[in-house]
Amino acid sequence: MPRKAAAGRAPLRIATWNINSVRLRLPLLKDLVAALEPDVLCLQETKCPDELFPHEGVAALGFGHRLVRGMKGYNGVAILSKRPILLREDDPDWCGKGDCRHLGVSLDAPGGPIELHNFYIPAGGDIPDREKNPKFGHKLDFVAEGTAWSAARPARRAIMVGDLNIAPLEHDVWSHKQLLDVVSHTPIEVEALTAWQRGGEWHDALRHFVPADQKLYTWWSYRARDWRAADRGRRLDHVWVSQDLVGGLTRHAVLKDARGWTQASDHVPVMVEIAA
DNA sequence: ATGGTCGTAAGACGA
Repeated sequence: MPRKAAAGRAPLRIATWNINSVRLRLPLLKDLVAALEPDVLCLQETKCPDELFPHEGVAALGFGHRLVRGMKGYNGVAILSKRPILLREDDPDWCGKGDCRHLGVSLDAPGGPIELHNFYIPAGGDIPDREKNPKFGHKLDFVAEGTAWSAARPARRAIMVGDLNIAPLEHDVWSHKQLLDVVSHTPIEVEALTAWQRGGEWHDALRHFVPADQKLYTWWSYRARDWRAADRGRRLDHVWVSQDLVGGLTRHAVLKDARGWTQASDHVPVMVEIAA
């Protein structure tokens, strides 16, 4: 994809992908880079302790700057960058669990530092009731913490991305009606995520490009016999930008092809280009 | 049809 400067600033490409094991799917990163050419790539569900992170393979793709926050078996996030990144030391330990679901950095962008946050919000289990299912409670608590965190500090030159595990709009799911009781699209989750977005004055960068009445998915279940034919997707992966960056948005991509790759993740990479 | 399939890591558990 050719790059074109906008608003007098060089375009910056930020991508996000729930990779579902960085060690297993390391070879696929090469295809992602060829397709999207991201300057910064945020990963979720790396499922990799920091001492085992495949730094060499990632560096070979041009990501000279890397910050990882992983653990054994579950969760894990990473930010891979072609530009310098600096860890934000003062960010919260979400729900006090130390479970590697967030990484915040200061990114050296063409027009000055940008605050970049990479999130992996809890999936929330199967039953949408916090009394019967503590995992659902954890998810709601996490989103509530995020809401308070954003509201306390207005976002300037800020981007947040990641697997938020909530599909907020009617056309972010294949059937609004059939998913109203399914974790990821219940009204309580949708309201909670919308409150975070509203209170933090975040702008939904993907819906900036794709009208709300058009279907848009970033995840298709492994359990479908034929994910493409059924097309029962959900938009669980998001890019939000602060209002002062909205005017710089130049393009986006949802790499649906990646769902058909050999040994695919159930999520596909999402990219936003922004003059920043 | 209340299933189905993944990854981790070695039997469940989380998604």
